[in-house]
Amino acid sequence: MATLSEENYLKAIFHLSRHDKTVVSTNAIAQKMETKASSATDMIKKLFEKGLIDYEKYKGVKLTENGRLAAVSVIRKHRLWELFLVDKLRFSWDEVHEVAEQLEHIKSKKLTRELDAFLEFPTEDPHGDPIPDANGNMPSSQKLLLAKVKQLQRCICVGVKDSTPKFLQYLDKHKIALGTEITVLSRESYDESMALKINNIQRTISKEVAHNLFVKIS
Amino acid sequence: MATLSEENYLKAIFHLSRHDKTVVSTNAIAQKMETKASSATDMIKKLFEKGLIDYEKYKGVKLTENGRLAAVSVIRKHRLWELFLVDKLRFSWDEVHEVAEQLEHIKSKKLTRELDAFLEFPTEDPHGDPIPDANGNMPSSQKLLLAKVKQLQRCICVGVKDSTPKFLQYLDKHKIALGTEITVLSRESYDESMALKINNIQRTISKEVAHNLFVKIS
DNA sequence: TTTAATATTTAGATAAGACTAAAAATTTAT
DNA sequence: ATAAATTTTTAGTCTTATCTAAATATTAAA
Repeated sequence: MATLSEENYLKAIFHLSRHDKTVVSTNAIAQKMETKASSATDMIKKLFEKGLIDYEKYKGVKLTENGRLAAVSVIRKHRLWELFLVDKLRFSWDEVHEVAEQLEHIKSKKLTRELDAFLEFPTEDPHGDPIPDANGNMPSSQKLLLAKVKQLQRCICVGVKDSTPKFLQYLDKHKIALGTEITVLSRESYDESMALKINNIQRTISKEVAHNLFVKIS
Repeated sequence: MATLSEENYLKAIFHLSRHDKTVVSTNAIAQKMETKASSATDMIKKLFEKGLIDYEKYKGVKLTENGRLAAVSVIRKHRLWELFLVDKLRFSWDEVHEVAEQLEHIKSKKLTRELDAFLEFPTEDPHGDPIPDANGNMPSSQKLLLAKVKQLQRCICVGVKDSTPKFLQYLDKHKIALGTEITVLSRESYDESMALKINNIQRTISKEVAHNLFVKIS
């Protein structure tokens, strides 16, 4: 069984390797974990000893199949709990992360299985991210940047890339929230701005905004 | 904020002092925590430094008001989660303890508050133990040993004192489970055995059984 | 009330996970 | 291709929570 700290490192490596496709550096891990490179090296050795990562000195790190399964299991729990908090306990999308960071480490196969059933076997969390199944299979994400949405397509806001207060306040002011329905009317090739219909009101947004808002096609 | 280990010690002290009425010895704490007396002493010093217990060398330990609040808060969460697991996630009463031991340490005021609301502000957990309120007030327990129940009184099985497999198997064989309704027909003063009506069938149980089964008057 | 038994504390060690500072390897730039 | 910059690793320290063994205090017994 992996410790809490080991699970957090595995999760970090999984995300950094973009679902286990690339090799990850010690520094990148340290940065993501908000710790020092020497601490990362220590943990890398430990995960290697446990057969959870492939590792050669100075050459970076890659999850083994066991490591990937452990990471995905934590991510599965994280996303199930986020959905539980939003759907059942009246949390809003921006309040769930911190609590889910704790809940994701609870060890009980039955709990995860029953929570999944209670939520009626969901495939996406409140941010539009896919929820891996019990076998560790990750459905491909249905979320994309608003900037990529085609003309006349309808979509639903599911998250932000930039989560700074400034951007969140901008969204608030312009009545864009999680779940808001957006229709792309047109795009301006000169400055990459976009004309949208939001709540039946027409509005123009800049390239910056379009590149920091995640949506799901509806 | 108390660490996980500190919370477990506070909980142990609370239970050992029978809701904070008596002084607790180092050895008793060590035994409850399944650790050595020297480890208990170490933790006692730490809790004392943090103002969570009163302590004089060789004289035993007592929770301060802050310590009591911290302990009760953990117990509140434990019991809310146990109820959640049984009522919402199809756990049975004997499966919940281990998971609740983990969930009780999740730190989020909002989570506890919303869980309480989701469960419609319950006052008892699945074992018939009272759930403290958000201010740390503990409703008095409504559960008692079957041996104490008066003649012709109806009650409901809410837990066991002896949780060894042997006893649980005995209960199973005689169709006594959590929630089973029991009516006390009579008691034999000679051997303290009791005549009961269980599921409309008359049955006699020994003193040993009567002293290991918790019920709630209904 | 002095001794024996028990309970408690102290001292020193260990493992996990973090840190700093310094050494070694790798990569980049001249 | 060598020097400089960067990255990674090593060595040694710290804290938390545990342990064993030894010392000290308290309680019980003769």
